[in-house]
Amino acid sequence: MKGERQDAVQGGAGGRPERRALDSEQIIRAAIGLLDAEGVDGLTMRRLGELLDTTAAAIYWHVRNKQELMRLASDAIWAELRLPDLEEVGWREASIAMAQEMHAMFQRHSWLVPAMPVDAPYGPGRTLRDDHLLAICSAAGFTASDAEHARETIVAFVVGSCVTATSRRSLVLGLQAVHDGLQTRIAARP
Amino acid sequence: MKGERQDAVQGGAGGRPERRALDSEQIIRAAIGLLDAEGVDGLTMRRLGELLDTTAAAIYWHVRNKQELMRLASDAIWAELRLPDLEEVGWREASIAMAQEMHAMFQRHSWLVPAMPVDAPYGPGRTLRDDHLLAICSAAGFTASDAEHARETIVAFVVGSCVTATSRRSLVLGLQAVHDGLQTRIAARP
DNA sequence: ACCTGAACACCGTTCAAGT
DNA sequence: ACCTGAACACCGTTCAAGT
Repeated sequence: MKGERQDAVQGGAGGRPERRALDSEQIIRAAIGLLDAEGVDGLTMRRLGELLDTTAAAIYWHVRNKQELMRLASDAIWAELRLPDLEEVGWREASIAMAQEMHAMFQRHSWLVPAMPVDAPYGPGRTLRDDHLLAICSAAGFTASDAEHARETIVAFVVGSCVTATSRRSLVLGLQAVHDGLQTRIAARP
Repeated sequence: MKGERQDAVQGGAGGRPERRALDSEQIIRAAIGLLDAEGVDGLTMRRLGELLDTTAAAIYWHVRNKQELMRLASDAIWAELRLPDLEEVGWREASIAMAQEMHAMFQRHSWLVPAMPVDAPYGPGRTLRDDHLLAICSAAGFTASDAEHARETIVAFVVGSCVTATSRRSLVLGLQAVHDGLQTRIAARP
């Protein structure tokens, strides 16, 4: 565990905000703030240090490097995504809901898509969402491997819609087309 | 016109390659070489200058800035895309062929997707391809606005497939699903 | 018209040294 | 254990000055 520190906030009845020692969660939150406010170029180790009332070098004690920080920040955002309950809605509704929430997430955090790593593995936040969408596709009646393809198709379409900045109407119609297409594949099964 | 220069290659029977004066086409080609070889971080005005046997500052006479250079390089790649002939194949075949060529293009030039501008308008190379794909969708029997949506859906899916690095099989199945979905929309028309 | 050299205002990262 | 200061090796871009 890394959470405890020996000399906590001294006193407690102190005056101003009492800038606590750094911890990685705090760094990640500040990084996200910078990214949301100023885009991917707005995040700079130096500026981040300044924002946290320290030096850029101090950050390196808590985080390996900037790339790692981006990974952590991205995963923290993915963790925001709600997971629709399959007991309550059908697979198609659940899938489209997740897709639309993903789209909204990317809109809110425009730095997320460009930051998607091609090589490195995803973090736990994203992995959990991916797994949930896979479960939704499985519930649709796909074979295991087709469910995988279906999930990839849906995510690809949403991500691409963000990169290409399609209109909201195109998103909705596109999602319909994608799900119609997936459904005909299920229907074609023996 | 910017093409002519008063003092061309002197002589012609000279010894080594006779490093000609810079021109923007040459700069773009060199930039693409750097990008292909080393990714988006491999392109540096300084390295590019070195590669062209000049200084970084020299490039700024021919190109406004790095962003502009990226735009020009991207558009040059888009211009590579073949345009399927609608006289020879059906719309679905043509559309899928274009989509697959786009995908291959993005695979060959992995820096292309991250470089896609959200704000700035596309160059003529890309615009021409977009228009052709729109024509293909129109030939499918969509209304004008639905053809637009269809095109956006197809491009979004292909771009997203590259960002998320889906498997080739997922690409093929996804394209099928997308086109099936689009087709059911056409079929639902009065 | 076209290019060079040097400068400016930045970067990410490391590392000795401090507490 | 955690942070600071200073340094290193870079960036993109500008601009006087050269030819």
